[in-house]
Amino acid sequence: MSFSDRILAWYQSHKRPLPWRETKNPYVIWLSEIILQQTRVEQGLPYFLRFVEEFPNVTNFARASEGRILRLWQGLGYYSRARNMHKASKLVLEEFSGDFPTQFQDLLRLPGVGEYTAAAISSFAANQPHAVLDGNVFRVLSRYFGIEEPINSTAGKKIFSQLADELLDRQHPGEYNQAIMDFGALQCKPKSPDCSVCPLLIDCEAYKTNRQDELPKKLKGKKSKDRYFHYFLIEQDGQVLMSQRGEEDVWANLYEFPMIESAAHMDAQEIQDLPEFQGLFKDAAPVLIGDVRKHVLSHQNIYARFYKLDVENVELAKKSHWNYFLSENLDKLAKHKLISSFIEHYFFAN
DNA sequence: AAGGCGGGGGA
DNA sequence: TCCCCAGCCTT
Repeated sequence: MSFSDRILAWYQSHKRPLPWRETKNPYVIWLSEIILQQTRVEQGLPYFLRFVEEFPNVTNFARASEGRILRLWQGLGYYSRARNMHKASKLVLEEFSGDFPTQFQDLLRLPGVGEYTAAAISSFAANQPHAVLDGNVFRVLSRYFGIEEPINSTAGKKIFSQLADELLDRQHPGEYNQAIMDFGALQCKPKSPDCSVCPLLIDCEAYKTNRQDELPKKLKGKKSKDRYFHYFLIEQDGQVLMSQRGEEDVWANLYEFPMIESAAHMDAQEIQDLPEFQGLFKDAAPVLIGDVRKHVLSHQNIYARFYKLDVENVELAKKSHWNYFLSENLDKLAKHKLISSFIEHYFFAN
């Protein structure tokens, strides 16, 4: 029995029932694949259901505002995925007459669609022979063949890509791609896989040499940086002053309170003494609300403090990305987790 | 080739 | 704590 036959056989009895497996609609598959990038199935599933409900086809999606799409995406992270999807949907309308592509090379033209996603959509929607290579596949191949080359090195990517392509079942590319990813997610798990019930055990190089916990190898990234955010809650006539973040940096285009960032911890008095603060709020005095909140991202630790600020008529002209919103309308804005959880806590705590 | 980009869950 | 998750884009 070949490698692919065993994977497929395992899949027949362990396949997860997932909604995006019920369709060949490339648009729906695209939605699921973008949502699932670097995201667990359990975390992405409710978002997928909401997006399909809200935007049944690519035309609906393209006609929505970016703000509405980001709001639906709120809490899922990696927000460039949502912004790229909006661009991609417009490109599908303009370049493909609204007919969502299923060919690998066409798919690669869409912003946010790389090698993995193009292989997934083309094989699932049109049975095109392109092997997927995601975290699951890297792990399965690394262990089964005992490959020590780091999966995130240039050489590693080449080796695994070629191997994945050789192993692809060209009679059933879509089914095989689904199968090997489910196998990685459920059987050949990252931590403590139960090898005793694995159908590939007798030929698995990692099992033979007891290296399941060492493979796959991966080059380590840099350490996280610390950042200190100071947010100012400014309310006036039932309205709240909000600021939209720029295109650069984390949380691009999302809403938050006006803020100042510092390189190290500062207390309320030190904040007030900053020329930047006085330029914005003159002699107003920030009053701390609650404790510091540590918000951990994969590449940075953000220490956030919230202050209440009594200022009248902040000169909005100074900051074009500042605007007042009625507090009952804050819910309509796309906000990052730090802000949405603060608002939930502060405005709606009972 | 390396770094940036979220948030959550498991060990 | 650290690692990983149906990765992609920019420099």
